[in-house]
Amino acid sequence: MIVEQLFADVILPLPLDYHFTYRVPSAFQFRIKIGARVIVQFGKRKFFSALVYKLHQNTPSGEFEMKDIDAILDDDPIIGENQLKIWEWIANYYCCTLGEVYKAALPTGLKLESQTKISLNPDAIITDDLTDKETAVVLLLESRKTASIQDLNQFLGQQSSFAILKLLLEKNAVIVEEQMRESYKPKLVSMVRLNPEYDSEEKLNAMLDLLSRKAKKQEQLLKVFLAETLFGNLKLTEIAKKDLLQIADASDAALKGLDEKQVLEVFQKEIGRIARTHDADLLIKELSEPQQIAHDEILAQFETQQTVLLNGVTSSGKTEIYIRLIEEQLKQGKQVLYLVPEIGLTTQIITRLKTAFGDQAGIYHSKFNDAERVEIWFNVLNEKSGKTGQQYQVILGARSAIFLPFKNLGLIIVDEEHENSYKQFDPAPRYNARDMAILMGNVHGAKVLLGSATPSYETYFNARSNKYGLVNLTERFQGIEMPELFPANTQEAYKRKQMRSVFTPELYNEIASALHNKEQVILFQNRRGFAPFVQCGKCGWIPKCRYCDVSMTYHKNRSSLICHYCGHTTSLVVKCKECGSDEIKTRGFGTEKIEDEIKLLFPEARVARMDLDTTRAKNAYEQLIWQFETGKVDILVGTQMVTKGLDFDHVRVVGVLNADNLLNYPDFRSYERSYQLIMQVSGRAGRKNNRGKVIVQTTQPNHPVIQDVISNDYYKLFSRQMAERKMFRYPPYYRLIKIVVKHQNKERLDLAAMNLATAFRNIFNKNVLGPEYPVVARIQMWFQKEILIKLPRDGKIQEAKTKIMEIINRTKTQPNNSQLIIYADVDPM
DNA sequence: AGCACGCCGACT
DNA sequence: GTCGGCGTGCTC
Repeated sequence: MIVEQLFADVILPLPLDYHFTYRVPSAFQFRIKIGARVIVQFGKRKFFSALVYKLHQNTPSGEFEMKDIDAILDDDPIIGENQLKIWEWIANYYCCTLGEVYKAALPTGLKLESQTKISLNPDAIITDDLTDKETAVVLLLESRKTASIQDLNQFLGQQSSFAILKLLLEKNAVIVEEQMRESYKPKLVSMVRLNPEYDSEEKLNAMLDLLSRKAKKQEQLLKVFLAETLFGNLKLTEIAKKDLLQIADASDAALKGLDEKQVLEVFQKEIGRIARTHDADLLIKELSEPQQIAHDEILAQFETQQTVLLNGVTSSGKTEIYIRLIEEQLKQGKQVLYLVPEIGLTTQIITRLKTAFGDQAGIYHSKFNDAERVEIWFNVLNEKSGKTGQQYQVILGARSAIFLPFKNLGLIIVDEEHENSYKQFDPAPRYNARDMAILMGNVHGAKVLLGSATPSYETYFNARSNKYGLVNLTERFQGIEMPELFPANTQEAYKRKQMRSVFTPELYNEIASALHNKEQVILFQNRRGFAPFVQCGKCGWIPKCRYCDVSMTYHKNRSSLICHYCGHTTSLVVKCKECGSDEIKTRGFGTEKIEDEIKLLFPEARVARMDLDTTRAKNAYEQLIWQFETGKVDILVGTQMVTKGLDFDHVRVVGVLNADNLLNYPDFRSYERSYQLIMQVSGRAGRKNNRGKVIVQTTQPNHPVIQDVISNDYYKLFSRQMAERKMFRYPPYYRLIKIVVKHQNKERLDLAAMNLATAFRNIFNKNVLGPEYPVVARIQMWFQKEILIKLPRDGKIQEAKTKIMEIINRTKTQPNNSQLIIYADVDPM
């Protein structure tokens, strides 16, 4: 059959705004598919794995020499139509290119690039059916271990070696770095099950009887096996060999004996990489009455609303409701996406989900290694033909999980929807996964459930104006009371000289009494390190970072000054660089100092600190939580981390060391955030039959936010803030677009930012703020300015964005601006 | 984003 | 005489 020349428009993993058209060689005409990856040459020497975006027969206009598609990587699309639609939407809405979305969406294992390292497959059985060229490549690799595609081109003296590479890959002779990740090895585990012959108790008893005379060890092992499986609580049919031998304290030989007698069978089973606990749908708990009511209400609202907000106080057991809803979706054969903030992806929730749904639940997280992420990608993609046979119907993931190639999504849960880690700051696409979840709901026809104890004002506004449904859950689980909150006036205490280091008498006494009663304490301070800065007591000089416009934070355990923006470290200054005085004093305090002071004031208490510095190591975070949970630690000092979704049973006192830090942050959302943060740490306090106490230290105990926190009046603060936001044209009444401009040269930055702002003002007049320096004006030698544009919600947003991007692109191409970085952050947080 | 090409200053 | 700095333009 003669077919006209076919062209493919592809998406390249680059921040380029245009698409590029390649010729489809006739051999590929029937194999190429939209949504599949192909290898293309781009420029003189670069190769990329691009994504087929469009197939057509229109010869592109313009003077350029078209190139051919080099190879097809996927015979079936790796993303579907729905995904492509979402990608387009994201690129449009967040003012970035499809290439940038492509880059963010795929796990790295699926982004083969020309830098790819090729090496010999160590397990290869090199057959002699290799061509001369192929043999040459094998010999080359034998001599130098790895080579790049360019190396192969050079070595073979040809333009592109993809054809050869592909053949060698098919013959399993070589491996490619990414390829290695792509073709993950399924994980196998030895399992033990009973030979079906022994299907009755009589036969089993006869065998046990026989063994008791001839092989005591084997008898013992078989008994343990039966107790752990068929006769156990969970009525399992099989058990991991490792577990069985450990529980029975038996040897491999005993098992081998039973295997040979054909009583037990040892077999290999493929399992997912994420360990599961038990096989038991039974572990889905009964809902309490308030939970059941909320659950039913959610379902009722889903009848008319696509999105519903579940506003449930901390410890009200929102997770139980989610699990019930997931279960119902699975019964209908639908997929569920369960989004949690970056930091909320703890063992607690993973275990919970694995227990309830076993192999049907998969975890997708940017910290997971690539094999796992690629595995999950294909698992979700090939709903019916999964290699392992087990299907992830529920995906628990952080924000990047929205890019998974779902086909049959029934429900998306966004837990802690107010969390700002749903928003990606850098690089583009600067998307908000919560908002994308709602978009996905539209595209897939799925329901979206947003959950929070302190909803973001945007969401709450939408719920109150009936754009979303709203379900309230005001009772804490098991009747635990909400904690009592008290402000403690630090200024007063200072005046009266009652402060004990950083503690007001109120907080000090509560800590002492909690320790006395063997109860736990959480102390929250939003600053890591020992002191946010040090200062000369004589002349007031403060050491600053060489590369950023911030003071250096003093870290006592490392006896150094560290910049929290670029990591630049210097040793602690002992002499003032201005006046030579040695009166260097620490100012303010961070988590490290609190930890120190606790050790001094309560030497008998066991303290642990949880912040970025103590949780960097793998599993350190989990370790700390575990230690606190199991009572090995009395006082936990930490930053934001201690406020997030952890449920501890024995915390009676929570101290917020300095609420002023939060309240005085220069941002229109600072009150909203302060309320959320304080409420969230507070939620950690309280246990059965013992009401928790929260002490909030502040210089402004009468501050309206503090008062609202104390009276637990979310709505009061919300409505006051709404009035302000309306008046000053902030979200949710207006949309924000933040234009960030960076340059290493201050003068050039000032000039460019000024010109940009003028151009914006010509269009948007008074709705343009800035340019202004952000809190930190220079980071890693790059000076920064920001321009804020407020856009009315009048449906002309797309138009406005187009104009904004035009101005940005024009500015970028102006002379002397090549070193200028400009980007738009839509809906900044 | 990279990378090649091109145009002006201090060097073997 | 050239090496290399950045500033500019291009990639199907």
